[in-house]
Amino acid sequence: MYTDWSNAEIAQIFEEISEMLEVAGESPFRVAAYQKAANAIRSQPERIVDLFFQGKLREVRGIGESIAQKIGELIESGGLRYYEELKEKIPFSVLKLMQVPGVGPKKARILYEELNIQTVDDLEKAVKEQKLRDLKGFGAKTEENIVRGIAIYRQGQERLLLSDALPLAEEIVSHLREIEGVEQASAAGSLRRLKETIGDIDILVATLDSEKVIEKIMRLPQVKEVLAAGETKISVRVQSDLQVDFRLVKPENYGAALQYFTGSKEHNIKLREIAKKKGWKINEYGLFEVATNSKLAGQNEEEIYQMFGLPLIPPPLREDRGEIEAAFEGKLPTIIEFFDIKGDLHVHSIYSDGAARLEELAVEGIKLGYSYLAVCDHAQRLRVARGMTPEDVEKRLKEIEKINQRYPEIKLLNGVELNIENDGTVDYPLELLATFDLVSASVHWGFGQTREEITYRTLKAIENPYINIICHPTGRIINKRPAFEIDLPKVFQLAAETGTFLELNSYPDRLDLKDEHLLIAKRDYGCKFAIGTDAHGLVHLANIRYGVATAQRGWLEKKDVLNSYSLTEVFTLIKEKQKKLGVS
DNA sequence: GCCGTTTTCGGCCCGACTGTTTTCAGTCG
Repeated sequence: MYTDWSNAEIAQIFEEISEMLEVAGESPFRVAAYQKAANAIRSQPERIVDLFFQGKLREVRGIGESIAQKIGELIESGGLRYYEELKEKIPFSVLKLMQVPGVGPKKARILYEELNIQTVDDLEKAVKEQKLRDLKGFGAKTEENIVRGIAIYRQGQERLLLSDALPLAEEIVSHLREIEGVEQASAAGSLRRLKETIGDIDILVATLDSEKVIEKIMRLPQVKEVLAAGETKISVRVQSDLQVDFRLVKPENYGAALQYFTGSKEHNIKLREIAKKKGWKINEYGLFEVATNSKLAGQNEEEIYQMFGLPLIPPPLREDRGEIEAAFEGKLPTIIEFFDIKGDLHVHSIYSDGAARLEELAVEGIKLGYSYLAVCDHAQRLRVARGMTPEDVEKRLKEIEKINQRYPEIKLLNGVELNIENDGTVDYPLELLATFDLVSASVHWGFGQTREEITYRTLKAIENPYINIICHPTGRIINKRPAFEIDLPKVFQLAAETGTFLELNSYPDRLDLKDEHLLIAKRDYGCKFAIGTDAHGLVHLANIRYGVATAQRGWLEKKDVLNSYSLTEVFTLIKEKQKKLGVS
């Protein structure tokens, strides 16, 4: 009897092992090895369980002899002795302590061993009773820090959506650029890499007069409170309890600092390893030759990458997912941009649960420079969304035709978003499906089904010759609902074989498929994609930028994305499925 | 614990800041 672990579950176990080893004072390299393995497992598209049975575990970078064996034990026996033994020494709750800013592995261990503190509540009580200051390495200041850390821990477990952070950061940066003495300014960190969620906002400023600029930053209109201000760094609180860290650097170091603070950590580590082999070192001040301590680059990012013989790697790719290797081989993708997008392939109107009229959608689409817009209202079985009956479909088509006559600059497509039933069937018969310009289908219920059930439904929909796009294929909602269990490799394979497009849903808390999935689906299966906003109102059409951001992070190029083609080409491309499946 | 066109052993990214310390450990990004 084998245990069917998900990758996330296995990753979690190794993550905890890493943390426990850290608390136990184990070799930092061993700690890092487990951490690395956990990351590798989590971002692996194939199921680790499957890889185990195929004997391919060791092919995953970061999984060696010892960890492969432990994974095997997990699958074969359902448990892991090594993990259980560690848990007896280091209670799980102690790991929670490390999530409090200011408490690391060393302090967590002392707190547990000396005062038997096991929970954040224990910690809070001990601080209040001033018990901490007698411990070795602790003082009054440490206590203060921990009090603040507990508050931060309690308040912010959720990460900020890119859509909340990006517009705000852009506004701040444009203000900064107007300040006298500011030579350059940019968002850095995960925000610049356009990650789907952000921990905090980092902004980098190049100036020769940091003192004056810091004073100006304090008076920016968005700033509600100054949390800390030094010579080169200032932290402020802006609207809705959001922290923004500004770092000020000299213009001659700006490129190096931007590269350094943009990350990702993993990308930078790889670059530093390469630098080290060349006898160089790289830090936030520049790229240096160690022997002579002479500066090789630092003014801008391009020259740093150039020294390595690399083109500038776009920030969304900097995740150590093979981008450095690809860049060396000249195989970096030309990632898709907003201006490549010719239309939106997923919008709702008042014919189902959307707020916008067809005409308003057409006008807004023209403003965005689109040449088409697929109106994919829900089909009848989605009652909560007032899904369309066949009569509604007919009525809507008449209106679409009228509007298309009135606005020749843009074409509204007669689309639909079907519901994939529990048995894999959809709302309408094939004859009706054949009348649409574009047919999408989504799983809207039954999220609790088993992996086999949900996969079966989705595969069955992919086999339907009239379904062009599978929408939000994993069903996740960021910060609210995890992805449902689905066998993505199977979905990717069949989608590629049948010529079915996979949606990249641009709704800011969906972004589904997500970046890692896109990369795998494209690279390993040759899938093609459709970017849609799932707009339920006019303002949502602008969310396309978050879809494009995610596409960039997923290495997608113009040619991979259906709506980067002209309308004529779109029709040709989607018709290929019916040809492949032998339907005329 | 992992990994290898300079290695199967000996490495493993780098620096700032803070606080508790008389020269450094811990935490963070």
